[in-house]
Amino acid sequence: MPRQPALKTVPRVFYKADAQLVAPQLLNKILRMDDGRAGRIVEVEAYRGAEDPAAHSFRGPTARTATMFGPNGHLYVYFSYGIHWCCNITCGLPGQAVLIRAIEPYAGVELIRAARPSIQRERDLGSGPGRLTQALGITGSHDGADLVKGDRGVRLMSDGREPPAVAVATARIGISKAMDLPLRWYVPGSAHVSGIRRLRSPGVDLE
DNA sequence: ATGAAGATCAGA
DNA sequence: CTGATCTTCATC
Repeated sequence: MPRQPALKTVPRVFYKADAQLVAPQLLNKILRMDDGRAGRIVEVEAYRGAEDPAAHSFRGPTARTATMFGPNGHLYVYFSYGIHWCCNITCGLPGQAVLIRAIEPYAGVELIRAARPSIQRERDLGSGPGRLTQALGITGSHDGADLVKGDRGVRLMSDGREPPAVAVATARIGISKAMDLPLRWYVPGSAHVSGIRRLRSPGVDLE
């Protein structure tokens, strides 16, 4: 008996739909590095390009956002607050992408811990966009990586677990524009979701 | 050329 | 709550 089910690479067609449809479908998928590190995606946010004032791509392509306007199924990685890398998956129309906000460590946990040596609690390893890139070793060198071909050592895979049956959309975190758009989704009950402090009001949460 | 803001995090 | 740290882009 395999300890973990076989992983299948998610095909290109998966990324074709609008970002706000792909985003909740990304929940429970697995982001896997060739070195064995992998995380289950438990929180995402959609950014909708020209439709979305909070998106980096809102005012059209720039040097930084070029990847967002390229083919679907690629990683868009940007440098945030002069400190952190954040990673998105391109999908839908040009300019659209889904920010990966949190992962639950799935494999290669030793390597993940080595990448975040000061972290004690398991749930802090990948519960935030800056944290998960650190955990998996994703940096600017991965900007433009093809998640289907795995050309730069990263793939999006599935172990067969479906996204949550009920997709509850909530407001996105950390933005100052278009705050009313419900474009954030997470796996209900997951302890590995980010921004717990900010979730205390509505909806179904931990407990 | 310049500066303000930024899809964040850890530590006090 | 605040400091860290630096790139990006709009404006001057």
